[in-house]
Amino acid sequence: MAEHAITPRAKDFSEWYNDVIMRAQLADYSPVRGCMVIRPRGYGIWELMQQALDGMFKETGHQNAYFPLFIPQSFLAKEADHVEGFAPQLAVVTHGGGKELDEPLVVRPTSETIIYSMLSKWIQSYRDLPVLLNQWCNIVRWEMRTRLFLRTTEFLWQEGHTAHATSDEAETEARMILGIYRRFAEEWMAMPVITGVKTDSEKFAGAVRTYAIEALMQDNKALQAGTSHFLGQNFAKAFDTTFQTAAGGLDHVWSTSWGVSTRLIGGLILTHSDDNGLICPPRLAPIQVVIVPIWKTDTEREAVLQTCNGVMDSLKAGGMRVHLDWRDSMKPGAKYYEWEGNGVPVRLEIGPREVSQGQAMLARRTGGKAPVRLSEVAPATRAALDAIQQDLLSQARSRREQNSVRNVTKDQLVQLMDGAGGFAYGGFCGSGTCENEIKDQTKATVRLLPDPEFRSNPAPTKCVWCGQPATVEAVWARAY
RNA sequence: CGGGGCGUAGCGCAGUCCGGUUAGCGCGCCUGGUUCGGGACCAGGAGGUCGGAGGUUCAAAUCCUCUCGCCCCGACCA
Repeated sequence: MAEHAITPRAKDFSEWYNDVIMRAQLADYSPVRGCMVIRPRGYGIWELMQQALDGMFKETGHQNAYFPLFIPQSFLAKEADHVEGFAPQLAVVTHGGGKELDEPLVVRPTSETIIYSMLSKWIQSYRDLPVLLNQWCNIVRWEMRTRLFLRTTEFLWQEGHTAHATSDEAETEARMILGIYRRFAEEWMAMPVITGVKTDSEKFAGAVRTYAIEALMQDNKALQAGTSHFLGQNFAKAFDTTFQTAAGGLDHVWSTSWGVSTRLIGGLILTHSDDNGLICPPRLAPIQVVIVPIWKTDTEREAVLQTCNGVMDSLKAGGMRVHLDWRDSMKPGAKYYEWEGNGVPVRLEIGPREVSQGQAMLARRTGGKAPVRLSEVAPATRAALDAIQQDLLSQARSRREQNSVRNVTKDQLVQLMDGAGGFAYGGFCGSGTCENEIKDQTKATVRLLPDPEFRSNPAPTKCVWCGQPATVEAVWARAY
C-alpha cells in the first residue's frame, strides 16, 4: 500500500485536503475531468450517512422512489427561473443509438421537472396528498472548477420531493426537513451548523424560499451542507400539477424539495481532520475500532490471537464495527500510522503484556492512550467512542464560536474576510446593492439570514454596509 | 477562459537550462533470511511507449512547433 504524504494545513490548506483524501483512500480522480471515483473507504462513510438519513426520512413518512436520469430538454424550460439557473450547468445528450435524437435529453441536474410531470398524472384529489417522496441518485452539474467531494461534475445525493394541499403544510415540511438535516449534521457528523433562510440571490432556481444549514470549516470558510426549499406552486403551475379540493375547487399543489449530497463527506473531512490524516466521527466510521495484535513468538501469537478474537467478538456483540489487523508483514507501529491516516477513531493494542495483565491498550484518534480491563472492553470502548463523538462536536462548536463575530462594522467585515475569515453577523438592509457590493469587495456572501436561535441579542439596528436601518440580521462568510 | 505549477516505474521525485553509453534515486511491490511494544534490516529481483504527435540532429527525457491532461489561485457555481 503506497502511502500518501500529507501537506500540513498551515502550509497549504487545499493540498492538505486533497492529501487527507488520498491518504485515507476515500476517493481518486477519474479519467473524466471534474468527476471522481469514490473508493470503498469513502463510500462506506456515504453508506452510513444514507442509512441514518434514510431512517429519518422513513420515520417522517417519506418513501423512496426512482426517476430517470434523462429528462427531456423541454421540461427544464417550463419553469423560467429554473431553466435560467441551470442552463449553464447542463450536460445534454444529443445522440442515442447512433442517431441524432428528435429532442435532446438533459442529464438531470435535479429532478423537479420530471417528478412534477409524473405527479400531474398521479394526483387527482386532496385525498392523494400529501405525496412524500425521496430518491437516492446521482446528478450532473457541469462545473468550471471542481474539488473532490465538495464540487464535482457528477455527485451522489438524495432529493426529497413533496406535494401538499396547502402552503402552510409545505412550509412546515421544508422546515421539518431542515431540522432533520441539522440533527444529522450535529448528532452524526459532529458538525455544528447554523440554520436560516437564503437571500433571493442565493436561493434555489425555482424556489420561493430556500432554507439551509451552514457549517464553518477549519479554514474559516463556510460550507452549505444542505438545503430545503419551499417551492410554493411554481413547479405545480409549470407542470399543471393540480388537485380537487375538499370544497370541489381545483388548486395547484404546494411543494418542497430538499437535498444533501456527498459534499457532506467533504464537510466531515474539513471539520475534523488533522495533519495526520482523516478523523472520522465514530457514528460514521466504517471501522470504529481496529485491533492491532502484537507478538513475537508462536506461543505469544496463539495467546494474543485468542484474546483478540475474544475482544472482537464482544465488541461486535456490543454493536461496534471492528477490524482485526492480523497482517504479519507490518510492524505494529506502521499499522498505527496507517489506521490513524484512515481516521479510525479507536485502536486497541493487544500484546503479551496486555494478555498477561488482562487488559488492552486503548488509543484514541483524537489523542490519549490508556489501558482498559478486558472484562470491560466492550463498554469501555463504547464509552470512548461516545466520548470522541461528543468531543468532536464540542470542539467544532467552540472553534466556530471563536471564529464568529457579532455585530460587525463595515471595517471589521472587510478586515475579517481579508484575514482570518469566519462567520460575521451583522445588520442588513436587505438590498441587492449592498449584498453585491459586499460580495465584490470582500468575496463574502450572505450565508444565511439566521433563525431566531442563532440571532444576536440585542439585534443589530443598522445595515453593516450602508448604515440604513436593518431589516434583518445576516451572516456573512467566504464560502466553498 | 486568465494567472501560476506540473506530466519520467504503483507513489513521490532527480535528470531538462548546457543533447552524448544499457534513464536514475527514495518509498512501495516480489523472493529468502533475520526482526517485531510507534513507520525494521540485509541480500537478491520484477517493474519505463520519459503525457501524445510532428520536427531539428549522427544522436532527443533534454532543443523547436503543435497538442492532450492534471493540480492550485481567480472568474463561475443549489
